[in-house]
Amino acid sequence: MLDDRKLAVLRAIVEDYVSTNEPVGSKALAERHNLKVSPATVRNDMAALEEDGYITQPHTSAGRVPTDKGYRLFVDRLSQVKPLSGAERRAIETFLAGAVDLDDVVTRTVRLLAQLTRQVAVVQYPTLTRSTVRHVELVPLSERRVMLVLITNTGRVEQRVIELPEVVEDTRIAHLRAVLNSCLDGCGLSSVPEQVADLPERLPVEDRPVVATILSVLLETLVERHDEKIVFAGAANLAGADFTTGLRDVLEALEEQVVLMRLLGETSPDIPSALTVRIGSENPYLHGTSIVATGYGSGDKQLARLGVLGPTRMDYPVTMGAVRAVARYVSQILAAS
Amino acid sequence: MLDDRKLAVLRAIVEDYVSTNEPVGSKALAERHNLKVSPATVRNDMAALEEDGYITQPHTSAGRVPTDKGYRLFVDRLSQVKPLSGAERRAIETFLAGAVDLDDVVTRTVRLLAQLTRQVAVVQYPTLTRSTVRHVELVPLSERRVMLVLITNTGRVEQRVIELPEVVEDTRIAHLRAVLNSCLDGCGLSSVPEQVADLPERLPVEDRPVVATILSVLLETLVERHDEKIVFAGAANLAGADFTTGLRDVLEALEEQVVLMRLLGETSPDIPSALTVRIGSENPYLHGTSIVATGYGSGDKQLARLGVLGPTRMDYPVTMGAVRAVARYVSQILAAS
DNA sequence: ACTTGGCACTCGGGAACACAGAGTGCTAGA
DNA sequence: TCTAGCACTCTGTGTTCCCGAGTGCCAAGT
Repeated sequence: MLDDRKLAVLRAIVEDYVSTNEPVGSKALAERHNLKVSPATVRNDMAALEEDGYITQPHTSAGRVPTDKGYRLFVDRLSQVKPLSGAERRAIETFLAGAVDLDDVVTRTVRLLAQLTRQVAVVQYPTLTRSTVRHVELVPLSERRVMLVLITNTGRVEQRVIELPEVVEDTRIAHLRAVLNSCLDGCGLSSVPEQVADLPERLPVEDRPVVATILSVLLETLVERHDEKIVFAGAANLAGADFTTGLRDVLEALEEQVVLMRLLGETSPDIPSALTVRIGSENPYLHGTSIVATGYGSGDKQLARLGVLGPTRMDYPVTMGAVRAVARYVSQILAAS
Repeated sequence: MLDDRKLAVLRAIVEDYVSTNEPVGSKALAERHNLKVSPATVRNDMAALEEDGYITQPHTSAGRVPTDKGYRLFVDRLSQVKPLSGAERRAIETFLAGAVDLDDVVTRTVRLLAQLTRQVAVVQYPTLTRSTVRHVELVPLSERRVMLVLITNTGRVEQRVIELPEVVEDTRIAHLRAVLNSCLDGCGLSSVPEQVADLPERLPVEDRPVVATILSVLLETLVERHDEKIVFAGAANLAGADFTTGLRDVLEALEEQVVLMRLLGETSPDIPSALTVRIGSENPYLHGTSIVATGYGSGDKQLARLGVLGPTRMDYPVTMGAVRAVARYVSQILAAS
């Protein structure tokens, strides 16, 4: 059904269409890629490919354009991820190495990825739930207010101001801090609730209201940040491209954390570092766009996801190469810090 | 030269053009606004206004369109800021009141402003330099690493990981923390450098290298964040509007912190809470767009700026009302926390 | 059984053209 | 000083026409 030459034709169509953004005809195809066959033969193959739904023509007597199914086949079987050039790799490395804190790492990563791919880059902040507590700090602000600061092993810092139910002097605060730390230090964020469950009972009665207040804020912080923060960059790259779905819709999706989250998708449980590619209508939330994403994180734990979003007509090999490389480098950086 | 009726005509032209986005002709003008005069008279006035450069026609025999100069006159003399409706005020208040920390305040503010004005909203994070130190925290991470956390009275938290030149046990860290706090608590960020200048000399010799390292990071943090973080929202609102300068340029400017900073401009020293309006070419960095901005901050201190960016053809009274109102509310919130 | 050249057909998009309508400037009169 | 009328000038739209790229199919060639 699909012999080698038909696949070669499909590959050529995808490559040409991606680079020219114009429907590609049989003649130009036979010329540019030296297929050693005549345009007529190519036409026959094209008819077969169209029959099978891999390509389509915008209107009668125009060239062919890949369908989503065609891109899918191209990505799965006809292309291989294109590695970055040495210069690019070095640029990534030095650029990311300059980051001073987690915020900075994420910001730099997203910009880098946008610039590298000339698409919209999307990066999810490392999930709290998979990281562990490195330190809990209680800072007295006034008689009845303290600030809770939670520091994780990924360098993330969360803070909340807490109104206490009663006046608490600093020494008691210091004591509570010590208790909290001995209880939570190094424990995974997801196990924090069980760790602190019986904490009030182990403390003197008079401390319990205060502890209860603090704990409720602490737990709230964990839950709240469970659905994670996501940032994007490179929206300017949308200006040139034309989407089947309106530009407005894309921009709106980018500003909706929830939608973005869905777009990035779940890490595949078996191979978390695998590249996920969603093409056009495969993507349920934003038609006419494609997404290349992957998980990243320090060591073997995948902490979050990053990727790029662009028109269906994108250079998949290059984009996939860039996403994979950036994910690796940022994982390194996170592991080191 | 410019009698009352001519001004009324200009006002009518601006209002009509803003609402219809089409060049406005003499006939429609005389009808819609009851000017009590005939179209012919209006035409004479229009000729005069065009002579003076307040309006222009895209081509012969089309209606008139306000020039930047025309908008300027309109904003300065022909319009008054339109206050928000009661429902809108309440919505703002409840929406902002739900914020849990500074990040959240800023995020909510920028979204709110974007939604309210249907333009791109821009909010600068409150400046560190004008705020004061509320607490300095040193958190031991490992033998030779500590995390420096700086908490300001605006609720902002800055953190940095510090590599120490030698192994330092926790009690020494605790002591240093106490020293730093007694030295810096409540002092303005801009006066931190002088406050800590003689600190090493006042400490035992063996502590000096460690202190020097910590202080250098601390000072670096202050300088680095001096040029402030800026966020925006509502880019989707650009999709409809058409700019004389390309959409791409606008999006690029939005992602460039530095440009954005310049766009928001400086707070006028005398009346920091005054609204700044830059119209079209008055804006040196991004032609064809207008900016309505103002300072905000707790109490009488202006901490930062916020505003919106939109096409020159925008509804200035409404936009100005929204910007002013949001600035007031967010100032209140900051003062309270 | 494929491949190739030839040929008629289709359809999109650009150029040429006409035309209606909105808007103007000007002049003469109230 | 305002108004009414009138001739003029454009843009935008709809129509028509034609070119050319590209196709599908058929018959001949290997």
